[in-house]
Amino acid sequence: MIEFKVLKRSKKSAARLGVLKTPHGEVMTPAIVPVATLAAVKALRSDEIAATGTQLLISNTYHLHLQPGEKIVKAAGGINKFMNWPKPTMTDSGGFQVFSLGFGRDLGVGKHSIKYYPGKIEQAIDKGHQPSNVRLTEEGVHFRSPLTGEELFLNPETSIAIQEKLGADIMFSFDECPPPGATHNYMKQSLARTHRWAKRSLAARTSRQALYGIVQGADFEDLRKAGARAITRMDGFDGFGIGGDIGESKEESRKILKWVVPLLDQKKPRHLLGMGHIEDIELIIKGGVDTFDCTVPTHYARRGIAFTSKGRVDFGKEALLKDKGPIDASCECLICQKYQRAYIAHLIRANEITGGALLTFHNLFFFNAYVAKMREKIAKGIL
RNA sequence: GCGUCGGUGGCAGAGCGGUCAAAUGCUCGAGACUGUAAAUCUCGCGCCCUAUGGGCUACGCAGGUUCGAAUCCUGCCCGGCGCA
Repeated sequence: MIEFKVLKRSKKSAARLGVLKTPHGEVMTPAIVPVATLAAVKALRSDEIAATGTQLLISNTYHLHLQPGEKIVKAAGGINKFMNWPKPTMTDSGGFQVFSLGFGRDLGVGKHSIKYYPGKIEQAIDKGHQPSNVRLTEEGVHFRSPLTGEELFLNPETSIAIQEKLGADIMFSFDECPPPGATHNYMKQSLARTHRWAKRSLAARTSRQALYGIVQGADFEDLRKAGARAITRMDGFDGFGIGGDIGESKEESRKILKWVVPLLDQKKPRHLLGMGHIEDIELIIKGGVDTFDCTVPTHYARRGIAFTSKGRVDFGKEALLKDKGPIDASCECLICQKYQRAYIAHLIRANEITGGALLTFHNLFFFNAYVAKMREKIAKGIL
């Protein structure tokens, strides 16, 4: 079980300072949650992850079920022991894969944008089309593994059963993450189903692990509010996930949080699913979010992108080969103390995995430090 | 020296009379990425323009054959291999 304590509420925004107590230790919130999909923050050892200031990780039900299978993880002593990560963990339910392996994959779009295919998703959905590799029914979701073609069925009951075997401190209810651009009509039905699945997720729980219910509703005010009320009313959830399409613009994201956050049980923690670009973090925290996960720092690092106090730096660029300075002069991470940009640029350009590892470390440190500053600001009453 | 095989865009390497500014891979350049199918994907990569079209220069060098040559012929230069 978890325990959440709000230490301070901002008077200037919905931001709050808190402590999330879990069986594996405490998390100072707001906190960023790096993504360890396959029980690994790609390129880093667990002691390195901790050294970046990371307090909490999120792994994935779908991926760990396919590989190596939850039984293996359980036999290894649960996800913490399995990956030698002594700190708190979450597992996502697989609901996101309904989107990412479904419409997302079909149309090549991300959750936040449909700009490349305007209208296509609406049309597909209105015609009742199913994405080509995912079939949704009331009972659950049939997936086809993009790697092996293997079929997989996930529903609230199986997702919770898998998550209980994985043994993270916090689980998420199985939801449908609908595609961006979904029509109101589609969303309304999807939302109702996600709520039925939320109840089934609650009923399926047999462990003492915490379980968060996920609020959907896309960018429709009535649906977001209905979602927030419905999940709050279910009483039994230990916290909330805010998921799905969180708006194409910062302004919309802000609006969505404003609709949802006030309607949630204020004593429980709120987690924003899949959003956390460095420039989003302030609005996320001001919007009242306690924890949020995002693949950006780790994902971009392996693409050669470093986040710095002066913006993004692309280490694939030839010019950096002559730069003897650190990634970020104002960063206190180990990499910035010891390594030249020139070397990291060389590693990235030469496709050496060490380059991705160094940037992953720096990016995570940078994001964590940024969020730590936000906590300070809340404590001082200036955020 | 003789014989033989070969010299193609930044590299490797297809093409072997027209549909070739030249396959493919790599490199290089630009872009994308927010609950990770992701050390990935997309686009560009001779020069110029009044640019979903047109012009120019190109396949070692110089000639030639042909309506037409990266593709055939001759000579030269360069490289690999074999024999002296």
